[in-house]
Amino acid sequence: MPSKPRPLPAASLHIALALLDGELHGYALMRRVSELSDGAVKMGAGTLYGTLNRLVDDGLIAETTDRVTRTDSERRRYYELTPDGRAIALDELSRLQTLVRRVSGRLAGGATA
Amino acid sequence: MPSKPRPLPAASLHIALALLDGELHGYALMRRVSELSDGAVKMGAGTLYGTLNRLVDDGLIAETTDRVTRTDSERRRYYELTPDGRAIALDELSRLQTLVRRVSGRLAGGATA
DNA sequence: ACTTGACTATCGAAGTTCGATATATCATAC
DNA sequence: GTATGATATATCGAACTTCGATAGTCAAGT
Repeated sequence: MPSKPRPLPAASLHIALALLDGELHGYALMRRVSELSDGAVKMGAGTLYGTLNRLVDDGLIAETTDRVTRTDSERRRYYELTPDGRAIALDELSRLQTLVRRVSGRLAGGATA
Repeated sequence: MPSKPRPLPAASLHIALALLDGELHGYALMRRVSELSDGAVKMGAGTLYGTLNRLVDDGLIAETTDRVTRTDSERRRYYELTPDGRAIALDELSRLQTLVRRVSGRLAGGATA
């Protein structure tokens, strides 16, 4: 498993955040990422599947194998965060939280670092 | 002034957010971006100056010309958001706010969309 | 039958980021 | 006085990421 750049590139970040909620298959991921930003972020298929493979290689996500619970189409491939991936996703989330808080703080107050 | 991709690429986004607070010169920008994320985001010189030029070309930022107020070194080049740039930066900020709120909401609650 | 949307996948082009390199000024310490 | 390290801008090529088109399968609706 190759390098894990941090901060994650945009697509990886969005996928990781979307998966914090639970496993999803590629296409659903694409939709949820879009949903989470009210349609502002639109990930194309190329980005989606390419990024998914990269994240698997890097050990941040893994394809789930518990087909048992599923009444689904066979085609779908579900992914979930690995423990590593989850830790990184949470890290990124708090980084974004801090960033947003600080920037909007400066806008409103003027002082608050 | 060429295309304005939205969502902004990472470097552009960070620069735009950092400038919401007021004008800054390149090097200071580099430091502030780093500060805002407690050192997690480190923009290299190549990214910084390249992105700065792109943002000027795209009309999101402009070099300030009011040298009057400055007691500064001549070398520094200050940049500020244009009205367009400001609008976009604020948009991106609220997009991030929404994203963070939704993702952490799901983590805590379970229901809240 | 046919069309539409769900779904995964790949490829090349376009765009972005990185890291090294270059250059020059300034402050501090030795 | 001169070495050192931070400030400051700038560029280049390589590496990486994203985009958009293309392709193909399957299920459901009409």
